[in-house]
Amino acid sequence: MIPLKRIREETESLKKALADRGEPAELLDKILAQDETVRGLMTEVEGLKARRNSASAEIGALKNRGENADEQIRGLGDLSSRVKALDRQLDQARQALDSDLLWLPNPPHASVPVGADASGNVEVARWGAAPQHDFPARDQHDLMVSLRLVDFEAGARMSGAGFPLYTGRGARLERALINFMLDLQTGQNGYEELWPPYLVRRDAALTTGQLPKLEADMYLAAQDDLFLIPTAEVPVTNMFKGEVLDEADLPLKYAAYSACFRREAGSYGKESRGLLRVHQFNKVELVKFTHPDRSYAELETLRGDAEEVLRQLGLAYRVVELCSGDLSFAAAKCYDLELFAPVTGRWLEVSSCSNFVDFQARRGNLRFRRSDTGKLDYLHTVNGSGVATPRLMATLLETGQQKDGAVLIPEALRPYFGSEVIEP
RNA sequence: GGAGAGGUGGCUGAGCGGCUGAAAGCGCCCGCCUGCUAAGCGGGUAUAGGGUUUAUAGCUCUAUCGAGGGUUCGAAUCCCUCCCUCUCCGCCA
Repeated sequence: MIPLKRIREETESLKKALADRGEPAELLDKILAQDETVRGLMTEVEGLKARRNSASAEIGALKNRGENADEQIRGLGDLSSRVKALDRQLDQARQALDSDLLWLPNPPHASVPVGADASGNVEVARWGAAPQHDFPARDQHDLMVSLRLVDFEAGARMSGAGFPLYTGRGARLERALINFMLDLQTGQNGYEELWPPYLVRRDAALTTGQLPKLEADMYLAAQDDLFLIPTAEVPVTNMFKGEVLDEADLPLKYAAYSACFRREAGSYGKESRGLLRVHQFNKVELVKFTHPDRSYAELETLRGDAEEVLRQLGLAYRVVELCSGDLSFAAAKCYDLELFAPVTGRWLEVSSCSNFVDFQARRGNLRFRRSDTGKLDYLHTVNGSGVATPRLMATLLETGQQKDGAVLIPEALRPYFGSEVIEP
C-alpha cells in the first residue's frame, strides 16, 4: 500500500516507477481524482461537524446547570441530518479510493534494472557447474518414474494433474530435503522455526498482496472463506498483524516449512512436465521483519542464506535480479535463485528473495516503536524461499544420476536420507 | 454443533448518554536524587486525516473505545446486525 500523501507529493516519480512495471498511469490519476473528491467532502463535513459539536457542548453545559436548552436543541436536527447525508457520501468516496489503492503495486527500488519482461532480468552471480553426462541421461520426470519416486498418475487419479504423490524413497527424499533445509536455517543461519496454518483469512492474504489482484491464483475453501496458502509467507507475515514491536527486537527471523498450494491456471504442457510446475509443493520459507534502514542489507543476507542450501547440495545455480517489469506485485526488489537442470537444459527458479519495504507492513499494520523518538513506524518485510523442493529434487536427480541408473545423494543430505545412493 | 462471557491506548484495566481522547497501574521519555545497580521524587507520553504553514515545528478542526447500521441536539456508554476472541459441554485426529 502506498500512502496517499506520497501519491500526491511524488506523483510523477511514482508514475514513472509504475510505468517501469508496465502498469498504466490511469489508476494513479483516478486515485488522485478520488482523493480530491474525498478531501473536498471532508472539509465540508468537518466544518459542519465542528458547528454541531460546539452547539452540543453548549447544550450539555446548559443542562448541567439545570437550565432549559430546548431553544438550542431546536434547529440542530437539520444540521445533524445534513452531516449524516454528507458522511454517507464521504464514506462511499473513501471506500472507492481505498479499494483502488489496494490495486497499486509496489514501486520498484531505484536500484532495480528497468525492463519490460523476464528478458530484462540481470544475472548477478553464478555458482558451480552442472555435470556433463557421458551417457544417455534421463530427465527429472523419467528418473522419478523409473526409480518410482513419484507416482504422477496416482496423484492425478485422486487430485488431478499437478498433485504429485511421492512414494517410497521419493517420499523419504522429500522429507530429507525439508529437514535438511530447516536444520540449516534454524541452526547456523539463526532463524526461529515456525509451522504455520495452511488456511488463512482474506485479510491475511490482503496483507501480503495476494488479494485483491491475485485471488484467482489461490485455492479457496469457500464454505469458510479461507484461502489455502500459496506460500508460508502469507501466514508468517501476518503473525504480528496490528502489533507493535520493539525496535531492539529487530530483525526477527523466521524459517517456516509449509505445503504450498497454487492454482497455476492455464499453465500446462512442457513447462509442467514432472515436478517443474505443480499445484501443491513443499517449501521452507524465510521471513524477516526488519528495521526500515536495514531491509536492503537484510535482503542480501537472506539471499545468501537461501543460496547456502544450494551450495551445500553442490548444485549449479545462478542469481538473477528481476527487472522492473518482472517484479511481483508486492516486491520493491527481488532476486531469483535458479538451479541449472543439466538434462532438462533449463534454469529452474527455486527461490524468490524480495524486499517489500513497508508495502506489506502498511497493508497489515505491522509496526514498531522507535526508541529514539518513541514514535510508531512501519517495519519492513523481507522474505524468500529457502527453498522450494520440487525443482530442487528435479535438479538433484538430474545432476546426481550415474551411468548405471542410480542417483548419488549429496553428502550434506545423506544423514537425512539415510543412504548415499538411490539404487535403480 | 449447543450454552455463556467478552472485544477500550504500547500493555493491564476502569468507565455504561454531555464535565471522557478516555481514570488508575505498568511500560517508555525528560529532569532531580543516590559514589555503581535498584528504589524514590517531579513532569511528559495515542493514532490517523483535513486546513493553515517553507516545515515531518506550531496552531486548529475532524475521526477513532472490534466493524457496520440505528436512536439522540449529543454515543465508548442505549438498540440491531455482523466479525473476532475466550470459557464450558458435545463431537473428532
